[in-house]
Amino acid sequence: MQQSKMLIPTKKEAPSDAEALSHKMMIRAGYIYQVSAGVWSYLPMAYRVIRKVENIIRQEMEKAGAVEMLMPGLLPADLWKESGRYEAYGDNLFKLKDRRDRDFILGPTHEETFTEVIRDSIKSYKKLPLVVYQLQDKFRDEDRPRYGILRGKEFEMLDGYSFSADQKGLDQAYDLQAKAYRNIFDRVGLNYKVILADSGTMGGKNSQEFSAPAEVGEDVIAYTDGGYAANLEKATSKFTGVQQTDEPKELEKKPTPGAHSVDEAAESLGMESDQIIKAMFYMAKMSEDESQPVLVLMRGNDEVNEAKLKDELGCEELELASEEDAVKYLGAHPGSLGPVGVGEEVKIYADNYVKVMVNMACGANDDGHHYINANIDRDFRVDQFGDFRNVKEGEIAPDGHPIKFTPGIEIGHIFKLGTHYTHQLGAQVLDKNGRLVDVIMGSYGIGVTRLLSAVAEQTADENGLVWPDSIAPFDVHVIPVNAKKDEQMKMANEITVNLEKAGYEVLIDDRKERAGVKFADSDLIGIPIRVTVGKRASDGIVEIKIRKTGETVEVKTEEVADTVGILLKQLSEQNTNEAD
RNA sequence: CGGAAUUUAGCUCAGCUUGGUAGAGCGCUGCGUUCGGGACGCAGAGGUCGCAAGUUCAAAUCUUGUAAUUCCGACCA
Repeated sequence: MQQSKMLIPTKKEAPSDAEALSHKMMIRAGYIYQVSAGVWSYLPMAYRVIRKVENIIRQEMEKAGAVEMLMPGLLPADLWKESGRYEAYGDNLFKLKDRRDRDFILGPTHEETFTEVIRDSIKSYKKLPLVVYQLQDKFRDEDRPRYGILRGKEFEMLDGYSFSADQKGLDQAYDLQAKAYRNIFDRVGLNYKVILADSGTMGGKNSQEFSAPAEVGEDVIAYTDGGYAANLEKATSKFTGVQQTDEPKELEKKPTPGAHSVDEAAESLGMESDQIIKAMFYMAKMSEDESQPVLVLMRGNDEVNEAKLKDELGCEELELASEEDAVKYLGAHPGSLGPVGVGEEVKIYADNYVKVMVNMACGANDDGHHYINANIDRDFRVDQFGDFRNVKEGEIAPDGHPIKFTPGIEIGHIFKLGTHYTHQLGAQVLDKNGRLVDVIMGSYGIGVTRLLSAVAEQTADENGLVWPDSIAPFDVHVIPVNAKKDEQMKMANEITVNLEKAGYEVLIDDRKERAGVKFADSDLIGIPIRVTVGKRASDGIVEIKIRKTGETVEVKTEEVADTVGILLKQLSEQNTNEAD
């Protein structure tokens, strides 16, 4: 491919508002072009990378026994109203109307759409299990698109769905998908972790998340050298609390004027923050019109983990109560809230670490006052103890190793959905015994365009992008240093033809640019191998440079194809090793 | 949904405080020199200053509204 015929609008400067390395470099390298906030055009180079990724996905899906199909992005709202997600999905759902005023949506995910097909097409367990998938653009009206194509309003996704008549079928499909996902991420050259995850609004209990450690990651991964890895929302550590044995002292109310945070209260009372109880007041939405006030007690220096709390409560939504609600139920503003004297209408949940404490300090439900020497049962009741806190770095994970934190980009997620959607939409089959059973569903997704961001984020350097050979837009970049010299152009063309004959994809920079411009652009666009045809062309010698390492070798022209083959193989093996 | 900032040439930005009719660098076109790490000289093209209304003899500049974009927070595949 001749570079003069490509559209690769490279830039010297990145937009001032670009933050992430991948964002800056993909723009500077002429890969992506912004159309609107969170909406991007994929220029020829980016699209080649996307197609490479898609091919890897298709191969691995086929190995896993999944079959590709394509659903529309434009969906009638009816099904979503039926499943309840037309409302539940919230503002991220793009809603629109057709000319007859019928409600439509732009699909943000396709559980309903696939379930409907299965419901109407499959009536017997004999046709199951079935695993289908698609590569398609999804639409989510993200309030805050970020970091180039990392979080967009329209993005390409691999979404797959398994349908089984029994749990065993689901387990098998899930395991096959998990294996396929590992293969895909290995092959695209990504450093990633498989982590325990919270399933969010998707429903279903069992899920694994695939996350790529990167500075701009929006999630926190808690992991260990022993192999444990979990989303912060799910991470647990060994309980190391020790029952305090001090004699209970008399409950005493102290003024703590102006103290709103735990630290301020600690200072005001002259005690350590870990002897203070932090009381967070939440409203848990249990159903459409029923909200349960919940007071959560934590050790002062711990943070509430809302996902864990939400699981325990089994509520639909959980949010911090408003100041008005705090005053209404507890009689004070946040900062002075506590469990003493709280009525039965407010549920009191407490973290396990609170259970072992005696003589605690806590808000007195009287603005500007705290109690000291509060004790469980004697001074206040706790309805439920549990693990409701975020783990911290250095704590011991379930595998016995100390926990470390890293930000991560979520690149894939697989769920054992169960019968949530099939039950709602009536997708049932006859089982062996002739009984109607709900089909059991699994849901699997990879953000394809986000994958590009994640890889770029992990591999780019200060000179530009550095694509792993498996998904690079081209294998080799051939650069005649001076396109006006016939000798160099002729040799470069010959090398290009030979490499293409040998099965490589080659981009030849046939532009009449100066050497510096060509080299800078070459570094920016990040093709793994560069062949420079320059001064020593007349001796039949060219230079081969590896983009990733900067290493160069000089070889005779007739050895170029062989050398490129060896180098690409080495790079590919390095990637495989690093991905492990 | 709260809070903040930005919007002037294809890109990165100056000009605005103190109103007088548009600037730089890069990029682009032509000519010449140069030719292995974003060269240099000369000559050019290119902007109803986000949009709308207002104040004024006069608005990029002041006022009001509005939109887009970005950041912080909230929310969340």
